[in-house]
Amino acid sequence: MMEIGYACLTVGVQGTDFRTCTRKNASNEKLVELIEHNLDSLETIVDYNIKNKIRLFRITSDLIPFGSSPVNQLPWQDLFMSRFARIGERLKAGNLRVSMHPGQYTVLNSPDVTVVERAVDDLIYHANLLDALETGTESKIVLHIGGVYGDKEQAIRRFCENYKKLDSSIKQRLIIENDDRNYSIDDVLRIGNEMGIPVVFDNLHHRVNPTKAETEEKELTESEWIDLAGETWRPQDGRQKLHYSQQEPGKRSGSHSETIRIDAFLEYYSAIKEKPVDVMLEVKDKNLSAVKCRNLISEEREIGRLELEWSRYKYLILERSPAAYEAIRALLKDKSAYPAKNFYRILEETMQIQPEAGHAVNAAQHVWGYFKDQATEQERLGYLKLIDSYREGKTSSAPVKRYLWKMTEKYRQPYLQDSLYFFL
DNA sequence: CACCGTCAAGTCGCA
DNA sequence: TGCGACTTGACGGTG
Repeated sequence: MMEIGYACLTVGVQGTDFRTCTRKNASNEKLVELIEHNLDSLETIVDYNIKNKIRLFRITSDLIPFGSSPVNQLPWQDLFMSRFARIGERLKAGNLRVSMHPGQYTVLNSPDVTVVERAVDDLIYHANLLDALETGTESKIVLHIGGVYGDKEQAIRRFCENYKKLDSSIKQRLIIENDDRNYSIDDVLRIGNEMGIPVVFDNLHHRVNPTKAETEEKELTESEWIDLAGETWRPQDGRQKLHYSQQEPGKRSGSHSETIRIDAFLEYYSAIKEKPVDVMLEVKDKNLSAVKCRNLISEEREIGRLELEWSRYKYLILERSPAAYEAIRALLKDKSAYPAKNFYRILEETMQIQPEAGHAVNAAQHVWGYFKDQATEQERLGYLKLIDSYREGKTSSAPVKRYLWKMTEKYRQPYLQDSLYFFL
């Protein structure tokens, strides 16, 4: 079964934020506090992923602030050994595959040796983190090749030489990806094949930075490039990984979209569904698109999965379109069906609408209904004041939603606590 | 509590 | 040689 994953952060999941600090505030005490907090968040994300059947996930490089910098001298692996072990066990129990992806500033092929040293330190940090979680060699570290420096062949040679010097704990996890600027998929495949490094095909990078015409007799299809990348993967690497993203309309070429559009995704999926691959989504709404795509291709076809989604999106839909709200209610009536495509199509279309004030007030009233019997008189007046101010066009709906979120937390309404109404 | 400049990283194009 | 743009989310100070 192909797994769909997302990168680093979640949207609309409480207790999953990652914190850091500036260099000058990075005392040992501060760092310990931040790491503890971030490990709590990671654990919450892992639990969320298990609950939502998301079995592919990228761990943020910011988990340990200044993890590869002399600023952080803490023996964090030892200090938090039991925390790492616990999360690692949960990853195993949930059959989760995790990966990491050092940023664009980790450059292994720089002509500046100090830059390379820092890149190696950063790779060591990433490998140490995955070791602490006791993940296997199918748990990958994704890296770009780096800069060109006016001489691509020389730059590639430098990458290969520096790769050879890496510790095997890094080598057995390192994989390489085509980027949107310098190294196209044919470049990366050449390096991968020569050095025995698995290659990740990124569809959007490929679109922005396709192979040069003179290097290929005829341009290959995405599916063919994916097959060529697949040949670089060995059994110990686990399933071949792909990066998938969509262009955000109107933004700089290569910008990741806000959400994954269903139709383009399903078209992509039809080309890869028979291949033994895992797909990492790179998209702003993170887990939301991962759950959506998983549900779209799920063979389990449990309507309960859609009902759970509906519980999170419903007030967002209600404030945009009562008609769409009713349409989805009707769609989910038949408990023997699994109308995932229609469900998400209506969601997708409706979410593009700007809420009208009347509908937004209606949705807010629905939410307020959860509290109206328990709320104090003062809270009732506070709510009324905000909703009137919104109705008269004096403010946006943001203060209303903030207020309702505060109430949700105070009165612990679990149904609302998971609602995306407050976060999208 | 909203707002916005700053941070942190390395490369590259342009004065 | 040096500077700004590029990127990203959160910090951290101001109003």
